[in-house]
Amino acid sequence: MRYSELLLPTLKENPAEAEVVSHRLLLRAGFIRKLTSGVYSYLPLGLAAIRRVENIVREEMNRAGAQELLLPMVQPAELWRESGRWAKYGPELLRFSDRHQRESCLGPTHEEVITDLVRMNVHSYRDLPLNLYQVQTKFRDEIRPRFGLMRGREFIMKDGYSFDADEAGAEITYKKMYDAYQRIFKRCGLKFRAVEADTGSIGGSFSHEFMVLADTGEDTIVACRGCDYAANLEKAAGTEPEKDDVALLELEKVATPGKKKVDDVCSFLGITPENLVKTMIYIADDAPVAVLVRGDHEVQEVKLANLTGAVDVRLATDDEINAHTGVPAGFLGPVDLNVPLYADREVMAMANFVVGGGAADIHLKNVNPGRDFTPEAVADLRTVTVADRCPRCGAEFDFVRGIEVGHIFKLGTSYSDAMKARFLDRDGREQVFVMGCYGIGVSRIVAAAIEQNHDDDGMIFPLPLAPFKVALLNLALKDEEVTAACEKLYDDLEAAGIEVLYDDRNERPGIKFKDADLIGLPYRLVLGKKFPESGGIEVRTRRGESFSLPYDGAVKIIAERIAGELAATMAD
RNA sequence: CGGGGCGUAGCGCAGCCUGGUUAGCGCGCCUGCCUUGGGAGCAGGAGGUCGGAGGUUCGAAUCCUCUCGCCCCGACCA
Repeated sequence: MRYSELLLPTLKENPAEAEVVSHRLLLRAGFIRKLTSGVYSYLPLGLAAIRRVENIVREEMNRAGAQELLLPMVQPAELWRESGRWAKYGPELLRFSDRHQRESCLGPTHEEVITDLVRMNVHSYRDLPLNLYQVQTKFRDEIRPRFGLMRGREFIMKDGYSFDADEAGAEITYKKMYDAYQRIFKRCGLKFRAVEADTGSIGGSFSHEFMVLADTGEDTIVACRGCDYAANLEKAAGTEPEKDDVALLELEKVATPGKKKVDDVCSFLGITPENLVKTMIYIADDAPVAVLVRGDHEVQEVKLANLTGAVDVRLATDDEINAHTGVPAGFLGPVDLNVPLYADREVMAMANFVVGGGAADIHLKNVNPGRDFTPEAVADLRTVTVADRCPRCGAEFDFVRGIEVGHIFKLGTSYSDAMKARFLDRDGREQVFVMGCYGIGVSRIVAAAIEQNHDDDGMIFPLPLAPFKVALLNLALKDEEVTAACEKLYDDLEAAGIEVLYDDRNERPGIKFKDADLIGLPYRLVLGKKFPESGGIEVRTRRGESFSLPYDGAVKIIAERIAGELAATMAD
C-alpha cells in the first residue's frame, strides 16, 4: 500500500480523551476514531490489525474442528425469556422494540441463538460433537466504557459454542479448545498466561481465562513460581491451613472502649492481626450473612457468592449491621450471633484468638471454633496474599497484571435444559446437549498487544499482528534513481507476499520517521540520498536492531527473516 | 446509578471569575517560495450556530435555569 493513497490520519498530539497507552496510540496512529461513547470506527490500519487476529483465530478454530457461521445481531426477546436471561441480564442488554412492538435486543452473546439453531436442526447423537463459532460485532451497554478498544460497548468477538452428547465428550472438546487457545495466543506473538477462573454469571462448572500480561492490565493474576498453576484473584487459593495443637485457654471478656478497627484493637490488646478474627456482615441477595476471616485477610466476595449461591454480594452498611445483628459495627463476633455464619477455613485452624464481643466496647479473648461457636459452613473465602503458597507444589506466588482476552467455559446443560435442546442417543432416548462456550476478544487483543508492546515513540507490533510487515521509506522522492529503486523494491516485496507500507509522501524525513515509529511496523527499510552511492538499504527493526542489506537480494533476506519469525510462533 | 471534571476551528488549549464592538493561540489543513536523514522556515489563506434550549441584560462564549454529550473514579465483562 502506498502511504499517499491511504487514509492514515496520524496525530502529533495526544487526544485529551485517551488515558491508557493503547487508546492513545490507536487514536494517534490513525487506527480508530470514536463515533460515540464506547463505539469506534476502524480505519484501514486498525481493521488490518483486527484481520490479522481474526485470521489466526479462524485458522486455529478450524484446525481444532470448529466450523464458522454467522449469527444475527438482533435477537428476539422470547429466546431470552426461554433461557431466563431476559430478566437476569440487566441493563447491559440493549433492548428495543421494532415497529410491531416486538421486543428485541442487540446480542451481547449468542448462547440463546445458537442453542435455538442447534435444537431445530440437530436431532441425533450421530451429528455430535458439534463445535460452531463466529467472529462478530457484539454490543454490551457497559456501565462505563473506557480505555478505547479495551472496554468498548461495541466490540469484535470470536464466540464459539460446542455441543456434546455427554460430559466425557464435553471434557474432550474443552481440552481441544484450551489447546487451540494456547496456539492462538502464541501465534499472536503475545506473552500470555492461561489461568483458572471463576465461572461467574454465565454459569457452568469449569473455566479458564487467557490473560495477556501487561502492567496496565485490569486483572490480577496469581501465578506459581514453581509449577504452571495460575488463577485469577477471585479464584486463587493457597494451601490448606494446618491446625496447631495448642491448649485451649479459657474464654475471656475484655473491655475495648471505642476500639473498632483491627489495628486499634490489636495495639490496645498487644496482639497482632494474625491473632484476631474479624466478623464481616455481607448482604447476599438481600439476606445478611456473617463471614469470619483472620484480621489481616480480606473476604473474596466472589468466593462468598459461590458459597451462598447469591447473585449479588456486598458489604453491609453500618446501619444494616446494627439492624440485623443488634451489634454496633466494630464489635461483631461469632459467639451468639443471630445471622448465618460462614468461616474462612483459615479461621478453623486458629486457636485462642480475639473476636468482637457482640456488644459495644467489648471483645472476647481466647475464642476457639467448635467450642465457642460453630459456623454453618467452612470454606476458602478469602483473597490470597503474598504469604500464601501454591496448593499444587507449595512454591511462592507471583502477582502479575493481565488483560483478559479469552475465556473458555464448560457450560454443562444449563442452556440446553432451559431451552429444551435435545437429541436422541444411541438407545433412542432423549438427552440434552452438554455445552461449552469459548470467547476471544478480537478487538481487545489489538489493544492488549499495544498495551504490552510499545515505547515512547509508539506501537511495537508483534510481527503476526502488524497491519504491514514492512515500512519502506523513500527519503529522496525527487531523486529519480532512489525513487525507481523504491518502486521496484515495493513491487518485489509485494510480489514476495510481504505486506508493505510504502511511504511515498512528499514529506520531510523527520515526519516519515516519526510516523513509522508511531505505527510500529516490525521492519523499516530506508532509501535516501545516500543510496545511489552506497547501494545499500538501511534496515531497522522496531525493536531497535539495525543493519544494512545490499539492494540485490534484500527482498529474499527480509522474506526469510519474516518467514522464520512467523514459523517460530507456530512451533509447539 | 453515585462522586469529580470538561464541552470554544480537524486536534490540543486560552478567554469565562470581573458581560462590551472583529473570539484568540499552537498544531494540522490549503497556496506560494524555500527546505529535505528525526514532527523545518517565511509569506498568504480557509475553517467557529463558543454543545443545545430558555432566561437575565441596552449588550452573553462569559451570569442564571434546564438539557444533551463526553471524560475520569467506584459495582459488569471478551
